[in-house]
Amino acid sequence: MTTTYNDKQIQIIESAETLFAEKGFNGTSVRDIAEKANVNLAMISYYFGSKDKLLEALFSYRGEYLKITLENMMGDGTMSSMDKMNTVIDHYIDKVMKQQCFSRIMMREQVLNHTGFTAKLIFEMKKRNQELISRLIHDGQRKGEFRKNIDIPLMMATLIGTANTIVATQHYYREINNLQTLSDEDFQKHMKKKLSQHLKKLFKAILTHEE
Amino acid sequence: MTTTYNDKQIQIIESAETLFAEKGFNGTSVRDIAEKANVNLAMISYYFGSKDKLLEALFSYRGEYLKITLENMMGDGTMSSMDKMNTVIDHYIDKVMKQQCFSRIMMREQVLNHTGFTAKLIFEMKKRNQELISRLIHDGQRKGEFRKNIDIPLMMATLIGTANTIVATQHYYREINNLQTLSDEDFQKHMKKKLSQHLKKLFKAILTHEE
Amino acid sequence: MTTTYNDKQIQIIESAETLFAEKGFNGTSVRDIAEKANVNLAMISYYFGSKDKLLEALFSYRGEYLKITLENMMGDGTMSSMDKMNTVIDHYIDKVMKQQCFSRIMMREQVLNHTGFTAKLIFEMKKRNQELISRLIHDGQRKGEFRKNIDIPLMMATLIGTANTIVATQHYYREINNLQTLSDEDFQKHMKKKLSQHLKKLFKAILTHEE
Amino acid sequence: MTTTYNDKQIQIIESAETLFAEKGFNGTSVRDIAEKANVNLAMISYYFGSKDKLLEALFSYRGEYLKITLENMMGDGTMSSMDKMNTVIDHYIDKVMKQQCFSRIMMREQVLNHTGFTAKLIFEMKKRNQELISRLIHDGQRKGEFRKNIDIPLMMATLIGTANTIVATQHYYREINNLQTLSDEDFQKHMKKKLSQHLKKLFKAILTHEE
DNA sequence: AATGAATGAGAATTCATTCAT
DNA sequence: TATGAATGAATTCTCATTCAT
Repeated sequence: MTTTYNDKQIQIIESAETLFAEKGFNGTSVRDIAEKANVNLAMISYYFGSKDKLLEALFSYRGEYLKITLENMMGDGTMSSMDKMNTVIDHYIDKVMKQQCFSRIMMREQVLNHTGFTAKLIFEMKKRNQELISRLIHDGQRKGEFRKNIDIPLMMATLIGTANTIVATQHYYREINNLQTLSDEDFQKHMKKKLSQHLKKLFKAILTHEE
Repeated sequence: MTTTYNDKQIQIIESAETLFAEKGFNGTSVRDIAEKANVNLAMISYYFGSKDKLLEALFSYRGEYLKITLENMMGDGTMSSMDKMNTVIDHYIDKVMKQQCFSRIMMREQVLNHTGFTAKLIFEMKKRNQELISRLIHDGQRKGEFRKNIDIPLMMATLIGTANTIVATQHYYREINNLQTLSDEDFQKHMKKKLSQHLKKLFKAILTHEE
Repeated sequence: MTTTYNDKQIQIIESAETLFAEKGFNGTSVRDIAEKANVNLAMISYYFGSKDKLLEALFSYRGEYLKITLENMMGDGTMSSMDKMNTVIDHYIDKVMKQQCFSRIMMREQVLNHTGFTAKLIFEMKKRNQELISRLIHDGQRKGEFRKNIDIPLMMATLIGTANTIVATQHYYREINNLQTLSDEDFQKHMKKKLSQHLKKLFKAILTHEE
Repeated sequence: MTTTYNDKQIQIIESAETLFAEKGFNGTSVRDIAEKANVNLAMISYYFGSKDKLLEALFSYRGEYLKITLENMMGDGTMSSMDKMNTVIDHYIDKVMKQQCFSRIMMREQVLNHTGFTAKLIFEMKKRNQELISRLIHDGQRKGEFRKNIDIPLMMATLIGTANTIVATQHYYREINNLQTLSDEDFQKHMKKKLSQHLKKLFKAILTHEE
C-alpha cells in the first residue's frame, strides 16, 4: 500500500513541501518547485502526473508518521492513563515540530472546502487520532483516573490548535520572549518544553478537575 | 485613518471574503470575485488598484472589530480580573464565530511568510491583543487573583488556536456529536456555549492553579 | 438562436478555417491561428473560450448555408422532380466549391469518432439534407417520374463523396487534364461544370433507369 | 524495395492504424500507440525513428494490396471490359471494407496539404490506379464496349468518394435502414452487396449510356 | 536489442491588469 | 465614474524524442 519514492521524487516532494508551507499550494508554481528541487520542469509531471497529485504524494509521504509507537503504548498495563496522555501530547508536539512545514500545509489545507484526496486523508488522520484518544480516555474513565463528561473534539482542538498556532507564529513567540540570542536549536528545545508543560497542564485540568 | 467604503466596494469586499475563505487567496480569481459581487471586472482594479490591495482593504474592513468595548471594560473597577478575562474570551469567540470567513482567511494568511501589508496588519492585531491581555493579567497578578509565571503567548495560542480550529472544522464537530438535526443557528449557539465553557475552564487552570 | 460574430471574431474564424483545412484541427495551434488572424493569442480564448469552442463557432458560422432556397423550391409546382433534383445537385456543388476549406474540414471531422458538438452538428446537417432529399424523391416516385427502390443514403454518399473528393484532389484533376494554363477562376468554372454534368448523369441513371 | 516488418513492428503499425483512424494522426500520441501495442515507449522511436516515419511504414505496409491480381486480370482475353471494370469495383470495395481503418486514414490525409512521404505515396497509388483504369477503359473503347468522352478522374472520384463515404458513415447507413438487428458481419455483407450494385449501376451508366 | 529515465519545446489556457472611451 | 475590449505574462501539462545502460 505504502508507495516508496526514489531519491529524485523525494527531492521534489521535500522542495514542494517547503514552498507550499512558505507560499501556499496555489502560490507555488511547478516551476518554483522544479527550480528548488534542481530538476527539469517536466519531470514533476513525469513522476507525479500533476501538481495535485504531487500534493497527494506529499501527504502520503508525511502522513504515516506517529501511528505505530502510540498504538503499541496503548496496551501497556504499567502506565497510568495520564502518563499515556502525556506521552501522546509529547508525541504530537514532536511531530508538529519535526514536520513544521507539513503541519503548516495541513493547517492551511484543512481550512479550505476541499473535496479531493487530501481532504479525505486529513479526515482519516483526524479520525484515527480521535479514535486513539477516545480509547485512552475511556480507559482512564473506567479506571476512575479521568472525570466523566469530557468533550473530546474540543480537547483535540486545543491540542492541535495550540501546538500549530505556536509553531506557526514562533517568530512572534521568540521576539516577545527575547529569545533571539538562543541558537535555533536551543530555541526549538525551549519552545518544545514550554509547549509540553502548557498542554499537559491544560489536559490535567480538562481530564481531572471537577467543575 | 479608517477608510470608509461605498456600497459597491463593500459588495466587492464581502464577496472576496467569502471566496478567499472557501478557496484561498490565490485560488480565487478576480473574475470570480467580480462575478459573485455582480460588478464589472475592471471595477475591482478601479476601486482597489489590485488584488493584493483588495485583501488589504478586507483586512482593514474587518480588522477594526472588538477593540473598543474591551478597552472600555479594562478600567472597570467593579469586575474581577477573572470576570474580565472571561469577557475577553467570550468576545474573542464571538468575533471568530461572527467572522468565520475572515477568521479562516487570517488563519491561513498568518501561516505564510508574508512580507506585505497584511502581515503587518496581522502582527499589529496580535500585538494589540497581546498588550490588552498583558495589562489584564498583570492587574490580576497585582491583585493576587492570578498566579505568577504565566506564559502569555502560549495562553493566547490556546485561545486563538482552539477557537479557530473548532470553527474551521465545525462539520467534524457536528458529525461526531450527532448534532446534524439541530438547525444551523442552534448548532452555532451550542458550539459557542461549549467552546466558551471549555476555554474558561482552561484559562482558570492556567491563571489560578498552582503547579 | 444564430449567434452573430463581430469583425474580430470573423477574422479569427476564417483564419482558423483555412488552417484547419490545411493542417487539420489538431495540427493547427492556437498560436498559428492568432498569427494568421493578426490578433493577440489570448483573444481567441477570450472570444471563444477554447479551441474546441472555436471549431464549434466555425461550424455554426458556416453551417447555415443552403437550407432556405432549397426549402422554398420544394413546393414549386411548375418544376419536375428531376429539375428539382438537378437544382439540389447544383446547390450542393456550389456550396462545396464556395466553402472548399470548410468542406475539407467537415470531410475530415466526420471520419473521426467524435462525440462532441461538431459530431452532433454534422449529424443534424446530414439528417436535414436527407429529409429534404427524401421528400423530393418520394414526390417524384408518386408522380411516376422516379423508379421505386432507391437507396437514398447510397445516393447521397455518391453526391457528397464525389463532390468532396474531386474538390479535395483538384490539383490532380487539373494536372491530369492539363488545365494548368487556365486561370484559377476558369478552372473552378470548368470543374464545376464537369462535376455538375457528371452527377446529373449519375442521378438520372439512379432515379430513372430500369435494372 | 518492399520492407518486411517483424512481429513487434507489425503490432505497433496495426495499433497505430487503429488509433490514427479513431483519433487522427495528430490526435494520437506515441504514448497511446505504445500502450495499445503493449510495447515500450522508446521502442517506437527505436524501430521507426519517428512518428512520421511510423505513418510512412503504415502506408507501405498497407499500400501494396490490390495491385497484382488486377494486373493479371487485365490481359485476360475472355472477359469483357465491363466484366473487368466490375471486378475492379468489387476489388476496390473489398479493399476499402477490409482496410476500413486505413481507408479512413488515407481519406483524411489526402485532404491535407501534405508535402511529405505520404503525400507522395498517396499520389503514386492514385496514379497507378488511374493508369490501370485508363488502360481498361481505352481497351473497352477500342472494342466499342464503352462510349467515348469518359472523364476518368471524375469516375474515379465517384468510386473512391462513394465507397469511402459510405464506409466512414456506416453507422448512419445502418441506423437509417434499421439494420441494427443484423450481426456486424451480416451488416458488412449487406452493405458491401448494396454498394457493389450501386457502383456497378453508376459505372454502367457512365461507360455505356449515350447522352 | 531494448528500455527506464529524462528533457526541451511547445501546447492550451488563465490570469491580473490596462486603456480608450 | 465606469466599463468592454484587449493583452503580456505566466500557468500547468503533454509531446516526441534522446540517451546511457
